Amino acid sequence: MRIGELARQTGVSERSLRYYETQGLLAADRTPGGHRDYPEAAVDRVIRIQELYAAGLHSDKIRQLLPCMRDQDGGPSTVATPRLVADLTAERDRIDRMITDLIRSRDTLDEVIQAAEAG
Amino acid sequence: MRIGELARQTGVSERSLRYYETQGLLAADRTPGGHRDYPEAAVDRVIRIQELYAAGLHSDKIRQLLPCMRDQDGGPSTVATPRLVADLTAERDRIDRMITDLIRSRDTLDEVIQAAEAG
DNA sequence: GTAGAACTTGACACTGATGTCAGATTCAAG
DNA sequence: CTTGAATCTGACATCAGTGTCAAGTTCTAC
Repeated sequence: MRIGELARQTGVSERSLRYYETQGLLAADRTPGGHRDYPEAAVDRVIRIQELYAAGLHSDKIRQLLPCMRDQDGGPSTVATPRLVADLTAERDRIDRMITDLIRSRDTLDEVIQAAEAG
Repeated sequence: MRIGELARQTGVSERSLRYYETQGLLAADRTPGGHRDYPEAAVDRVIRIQELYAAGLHSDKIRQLLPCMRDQDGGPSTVATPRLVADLTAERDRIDRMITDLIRSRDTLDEVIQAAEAG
């Protein structure tokens, strides 16, 4: 699959897909002429990457994390080093706090919305 | 309360507190010499503001939203206009998707962490 | 082979809250 | 007073992913 199709299927811009490649997050074969050629599995991977970015992880953490993730095809995966586990645990806790805050903000919005709809 | 104390109690930097003021989110009295003097209620307000920023709302949305929020002292509050309600509903849905994504990312991290601890 | 769509690399801009520094002023305590 | 801590304003930097544009190349279908 080529970059335009991947962008369409994932909703991620071509610009970002190329950026992911420079960050070592997403590999692609090349056609003889140099155009990127992605496997089907790239769709899932891009979505995962996008989710992790949205969760506030930076490129280097995602790069370390990706090979440790269960592959979409259940293939073998690397096991995280203790150092990485410590990092990921900190990220996990940060995400946890983030979720708590988001729920509180959502509740705040709901309150205002309901007050307006009732009024 | 002065800005240093407010920063300490909320964990928000003095820089940010001054920024909130320029954005019309946080008012303060002034001493004769020009130093900011915050009421006790500012603590809660700053924490709310911080949560809303973390939820991805921008200054202008927060500015519109704040007067519609139930005051910490249960005081009277403005009712949101239909236009604002529409905006806030969109934000609410965005936050909802954000929470969903965050939970998925947290699960991903948990999986990797557990795999490493088991191995 | 040719036209037009799709792709390539590279560079520059932006966003928007926050960090940081400088120089001047105010506050509080001795 | 004086002295040191706290605060003031203003300006500039940063972060990191993404948008966008330019000029050139490749692909695909006729």
